[in-house]
Amino acid sequence: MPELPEVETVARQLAPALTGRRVVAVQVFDPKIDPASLEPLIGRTITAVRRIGKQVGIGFSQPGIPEAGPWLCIHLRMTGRLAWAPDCRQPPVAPLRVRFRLDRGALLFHDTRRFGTLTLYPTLRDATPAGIDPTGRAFTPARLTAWLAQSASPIKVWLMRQDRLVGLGNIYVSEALHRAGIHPARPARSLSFDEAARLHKALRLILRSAIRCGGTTIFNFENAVGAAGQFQRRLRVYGREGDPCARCRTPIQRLVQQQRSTFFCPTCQH
DNA sequence: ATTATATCCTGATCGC
DNA sequence: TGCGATCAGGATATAA
Repeated sequence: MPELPEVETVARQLAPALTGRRVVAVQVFDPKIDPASLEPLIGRTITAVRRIGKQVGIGFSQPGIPEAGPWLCIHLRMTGRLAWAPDCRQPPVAPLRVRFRLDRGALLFHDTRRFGTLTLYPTLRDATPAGIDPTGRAFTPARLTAWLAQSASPIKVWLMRQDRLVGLGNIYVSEALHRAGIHPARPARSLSFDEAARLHKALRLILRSAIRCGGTTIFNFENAVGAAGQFQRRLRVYGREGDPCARCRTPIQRLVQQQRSTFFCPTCQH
């Protein structure tokens, strides 16, 4: 499922149910995951749940130093789902990989394709990626322009990498480029300052709007309470090959960049 | 140093 | 209806 708005949605939904809960046991149902790696969490209390880049971060208590405990980062990749369940005694079924039994209910990690990852970091600082969050204050038009000037990559490919801006994926990159009127194959360094500023604005607008909608559901994204997102109704190009552009009626085209589909309007985007 | 390809997995969908 | 090929919102290791 998950790009930034979907992960933000899940983290916000889980926070009230998980904060203050104590981990009673961790059950691992997938041989790809080493149960010993999660053992340090047993007995600890959850102090915070928040999105960190494209991951759901869960902060834990440290006896004596409540704010300095370890953080568990869960990357959902393509098919991961997190949900709180009131009953922790249900028999585990198919895509369930890990169940964290809590003093009230349980946190379930389902993941059909098993691409998702669980990583335990000693502190929040260790769990924080080097790149910056596109919804945060550090992301400015000047910052974006300076970065783009250094790269000959197609702008679409550049936006997808996670070492500068953290959290963008295939859907929102296509949508933001369309809104900004920029062709996805343009070399990053060919964008003018005005174009970079337009792209900056489009990215923030799209992300904010998608978070308000609870994310996008295309295949099987479900948020933490099992509901679908609503942003798919607002997609203007993603998955709409052949449909008329909402602005100029030209049929939307699809191209492949790095084995990923990119959707764009050949008239509106230059 | 960038930039392509292969790979991790499973399930839904497409075309014949 | 059945069956193999293809594709899927991610990211990394390896190759070129």
